[in-house]
Amino acid sequence: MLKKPFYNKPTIEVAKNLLGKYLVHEIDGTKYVGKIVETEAYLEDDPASHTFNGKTHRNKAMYDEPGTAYVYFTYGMYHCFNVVTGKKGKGEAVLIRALEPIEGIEEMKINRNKDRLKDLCSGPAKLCKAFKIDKNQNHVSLLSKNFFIEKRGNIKLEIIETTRIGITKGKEKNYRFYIKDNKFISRN
DNA sequence: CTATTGATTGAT
DNA sequence: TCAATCAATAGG
Repeated sequence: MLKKPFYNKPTIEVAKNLLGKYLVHEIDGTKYVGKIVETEAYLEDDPASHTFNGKTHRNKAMYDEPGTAYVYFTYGMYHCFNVVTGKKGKGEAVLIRALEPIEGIEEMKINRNKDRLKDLCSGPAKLCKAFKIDKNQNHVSLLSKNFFIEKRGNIKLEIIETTRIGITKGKEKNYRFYIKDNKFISRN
């Protein structure tokens, strides 16, 4: 399991380091595992970040200890999952945008009501539904026994850096990262 | 209190 | 390209 020091680093660095790691979530008797293939960084002085205008009821988890989950509800129907980075009080996080399904695939298909592997976790709201991540996981530590991120093996990755998706402000920054040629990313 | 918006998705 | 759908936020 990745420990606190992994998350207590500059947000962009953590966003890149998270690629190729494995998210594990055990809930309702099922173990879900997915390889992180796409992330985005959200900084404190970044117009696209929820914390750009300071602390609010919604974004306060982003100011928690590094390695905490920040989950928010958006567009009236979707959840997105972030990993809090930097020192406590910093207000930065990494959005997990896509996963490659590894374990719990049959349950993911049920949760998503989809059959094709690449439709299960290829988007921030999709992976939340597949992994049963919702507001119950907001403020929950990723150092928990049933909810954590781990390293498996030591594979060198080719990382693509590009602009973030879906934002209206801060579009010029290359804060989106994904594994080159991976077919489980949300889009090119 | 009210109006607008949004780190999305899935269907057309 | 566009509707679905509503909580959080910004503005008064």
